Amino acid sequence: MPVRRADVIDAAMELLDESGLDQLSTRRIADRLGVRVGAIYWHLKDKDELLAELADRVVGSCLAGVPVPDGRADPPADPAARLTAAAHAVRNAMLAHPDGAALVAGHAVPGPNSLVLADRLCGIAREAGLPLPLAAVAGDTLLSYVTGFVLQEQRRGDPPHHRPDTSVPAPEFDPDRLPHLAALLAEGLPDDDTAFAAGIDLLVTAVTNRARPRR
Amino acid sequence: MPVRRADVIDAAMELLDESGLDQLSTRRIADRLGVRVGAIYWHLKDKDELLAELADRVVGSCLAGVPVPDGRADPPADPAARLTAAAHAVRNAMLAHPDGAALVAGHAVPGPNSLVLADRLCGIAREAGLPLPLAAVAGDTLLSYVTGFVLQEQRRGDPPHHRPDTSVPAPEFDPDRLPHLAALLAEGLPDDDTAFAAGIDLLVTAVTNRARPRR
DNA sequence: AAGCTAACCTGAGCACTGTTCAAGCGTCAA
DNA sequence: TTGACGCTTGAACAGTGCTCAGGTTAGCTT
Repeated sequence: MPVRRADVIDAAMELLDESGLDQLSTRRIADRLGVRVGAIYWHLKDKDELLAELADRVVGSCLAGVPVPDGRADPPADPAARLTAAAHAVRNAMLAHPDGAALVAGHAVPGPNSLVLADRLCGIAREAGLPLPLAAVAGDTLLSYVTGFVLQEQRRGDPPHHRPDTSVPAPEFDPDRLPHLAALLAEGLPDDDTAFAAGIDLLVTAVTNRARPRR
Repeated sequence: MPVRRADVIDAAMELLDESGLDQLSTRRIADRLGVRVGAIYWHLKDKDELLAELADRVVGSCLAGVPVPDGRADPPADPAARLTAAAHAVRNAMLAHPDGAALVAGHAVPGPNSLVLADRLCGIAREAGLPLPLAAVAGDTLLSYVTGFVLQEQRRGDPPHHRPDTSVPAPEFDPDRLPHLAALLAEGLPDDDTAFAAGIDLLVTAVTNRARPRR
C-alpha cells in the first residue's frame, strides 16, 4: 500500500508532537513511514509546503472553538464574550502542539483555515458594531497578539535542557535601572493563563468600547 | 590585529542586513572576517548566543525612541501619546533589519535592552494610572502585539522569489464562505502603516480607559 | 497475453549547515 | 630561552534540504 500525501502530513504531525519543530526533518518523517527521503518529495514539493500544511491544521483545530458570527438581527448575543472565547480557542490550539505558535507565525501564505478564522473574527467584530476596515484591523490585532503571546510563552517553556540556573529570572538585575520590573518581581508575577486573560480582556473591551464610544 | 567578539557581531549584523536571517551562517561570517569557521566559536559559544546578541541590539536601537517614564507628580504628560510613540519606535527598529521581528521573537532569554524596554513600557502604563500587575500585562500585551504584527508584515514582504502569481491574494477564494474578507477586499485593504496605527490606537485607548473607567 | 502509462519509490549524491578539537601560530612576560 | 596565553587553523563529524536517473509495481487498453 503506497504512502499518500495525507500520511506524510500525519507522520510529520506525530513527529512534531513528540519532539518539537527542530527535530522535524524530512529524513525522520521518511523513517517513520518506512520509506526513503526521496519519496517525501514526490508528495510535497517543499518542506515549506509541509509546514504550511501543519500550520493550517493547527489553526483548523481551533475553529470548532471559535464562534461563528450569528448574523441574526441586532443586537447579536454578546460579541465580547465570543471574541474572548475565540482568542482562548486559538491559544489553546497553539499550545496543543510544541512550537505551535512558531509554526503558524512562521509561514506567509495563509491556508484555508487561517482565512476562515480571520473571516470569523472580522465578522464578530462587525457584529460588535465596528465598521468594516476597523473590524478587520481588530480581528488582525487580536490574532497578532495571540500569536505573539503564545510564541514567547512556548519559547520560555519548551527548551528542554536550559534550566541550570533556577535562580532569579535575570542574572544581573539592577533594581535601580529597572524599578518597575523589580517591583513586579517583588509582588510576584502572574502566570501565563491570567496574564493572557488580562491581555485579551484589555483588547476585547477596547474593541467593544470603540464600537459604542457613548452608550 | 585579532578579531574581537564585537567584530563578529558587527559582521553578523551586516550580513543580516544584506541577505536576511536564513543566509546568516557561521561560515559566511567567518569569510567576511577573513577567518575560518572555528575562530567564531572561540568568541561565541553558540549560534544562539550570536542571535541573542543581534536581537538585543535590534531592540536596543529602538530605546532612543521610547520615552522614559517621567516620574514627575501626576498628572504625567499624556501617557497615551508616549505609549503609541514607544510602539512605533519598536516597530521601526524591527523593520530596520530584515527578519528583525523573527530575530527578537525567536529567542527566549531577554537581553538587557529587552529588559529596559519592558521596564519602560510598564512604567508608562503605571503613570497612565494602571496598578502594577495590570501595567505589566499592558506593556507585555503591547510588545506581543507589535512583534506579532511585524512578524507577519515582514514575512509577507521579505520572500525574495515568491511572486509568480500577482493575481488575487487568495487563489481559491469563495466569497460565500468568507463574506467579510470578501467585503474587505472589495473596498480595499489598508496598508500596513495605517493598520498598525489603528491597532495600536485600539490597544492604547484600551489601556488608558482601563485606568479611568469613569472620568 | 502483451504493451503502455502513470503512480510511487530507491540510491546515490550535492551543497550546505552548526559544532568540535587537536594542533599550530604569534606575542608578550619571566 | 622558555613558557604561557590568546587566537586561529584544518579537518573532520553528523546532520540538513533537495534532486534525479533509474527501477518497481499496478491498472488500463488493445
